[in-house]
Amino acid sequence: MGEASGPGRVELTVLGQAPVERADAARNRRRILDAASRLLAEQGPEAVTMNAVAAAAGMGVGTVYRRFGDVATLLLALLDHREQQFQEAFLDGPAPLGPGAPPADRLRAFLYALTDHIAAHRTVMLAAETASPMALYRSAAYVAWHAHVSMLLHRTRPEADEAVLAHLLLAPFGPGLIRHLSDDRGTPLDEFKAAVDHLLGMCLPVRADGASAD
Amino acid sequence: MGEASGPGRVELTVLGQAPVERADAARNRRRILDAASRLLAEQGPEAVTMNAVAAAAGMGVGTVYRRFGDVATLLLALLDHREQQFQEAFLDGPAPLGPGAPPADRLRAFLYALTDHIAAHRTVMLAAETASPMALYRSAAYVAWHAHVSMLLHRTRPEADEAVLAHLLLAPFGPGLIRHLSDDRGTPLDEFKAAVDHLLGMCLPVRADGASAD
DNA sequence: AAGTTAAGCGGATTCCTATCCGCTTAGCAA
DNA sequence: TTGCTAAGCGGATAGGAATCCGCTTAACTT
Repeated sequence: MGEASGPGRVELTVLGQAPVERADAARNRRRILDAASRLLAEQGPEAVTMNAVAAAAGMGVGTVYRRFGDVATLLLALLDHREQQFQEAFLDGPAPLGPGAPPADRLRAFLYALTDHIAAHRTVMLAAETASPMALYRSAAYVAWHAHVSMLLHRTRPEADEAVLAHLLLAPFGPGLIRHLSDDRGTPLDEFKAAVDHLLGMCLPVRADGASAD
Repeated sequence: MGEASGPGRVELTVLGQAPVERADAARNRRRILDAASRLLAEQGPEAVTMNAVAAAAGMGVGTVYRRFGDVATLLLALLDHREQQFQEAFLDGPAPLGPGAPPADRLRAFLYALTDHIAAHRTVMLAAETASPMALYRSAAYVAWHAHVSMLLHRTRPEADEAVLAHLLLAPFGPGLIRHLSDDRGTPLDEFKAAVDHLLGMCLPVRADGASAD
């Protein structure tokens, strides 16, 4: 919907996002994110309700809902910056997390890093999951994780149904399980990482040839 | 549920549940379950709200909340009968699901059966998960599954941290992922089962000795 | 049978989510 | 500049979650 008729149309559709966003809409998006961020910092995740955000941002609830369909989406949007850093790390960063190491090593490194990443943003992700369990799967973050794991699995185990298998491997990283282990059972995160390590140790090393890395 | 004061006090605390339940409380629990079950059958899972159940059962909302802390707990309670049948099948039923087969075979059989079990009650479990993501982990059902998988893992892989590992193996069976695969991506359930099979195939057969079964 | 008390009861209440729809305005065209 | 129109805006509204607290009652005691 961009590209009008004039010859010098410079504006470019940034990332395949929405079909362009009106100026007031963009301004309000910022205001919403700022207000939400402030609420989160000052009063914790429970205080981030659509009503509270709208009030803090000085606008109607309808506007907040127009930008972010639900609380979970809004909360996950707050993590966007960190998420992009994480993505860069496993897409372009140094090995073994980034390209250059054998796929099996990269997979292990990725799941380790993912554990830390989720642990770091645990509170917000927990709140998001509680507000709307399915939001994570629809987030750009999860899609990227899944694509990455699928790719690595495909190189490690070409015979597998890597798409579904990647979902299975990522399932334990949903905030639900981590919350259960940490809060309800007091399991330290190191044990979780050790178990992930153990699981990979069982699954992966069958063919540890360091074929074409990248 | 009568059994008054006479010498022949037959009543027995069924399963270590609550420290006994007053007669009116028990009666209301039944009424709530019946009303909820009716709503579920006639109007689907979305219609099962605490308000609607209370109205259908002819009582106040507070009473419903007293018996079942939230919608998810109530929904899961509706599955209790089926859940007990499932438990009997893997605790006492015929091998390989029940005792008698090598642990690795039993684990595979269990995860297969669990897939079917969850698929069969998918709608309700999905609704429960949506209402309260953590409810499943606290349910008697999940605790039993976890105990069973832990036990089998311990026999297959004594060196592992079987408790955490069991959580990892069970994570894909949360309704969240299954909903995502089925509804959002149209993946048939057979593919899911095949991937589970594949995952086990990678993890387990290292030592397939049929040692002491049971 | 009557007394005692902890448990149960239930609806009023508060806060939230989510949607709807008439009003406003940015951004384009003439 | 002056319309025009699709997009955006926002508050009113509907309905559910969850809690609270004064009243009621089952069930044990004597």
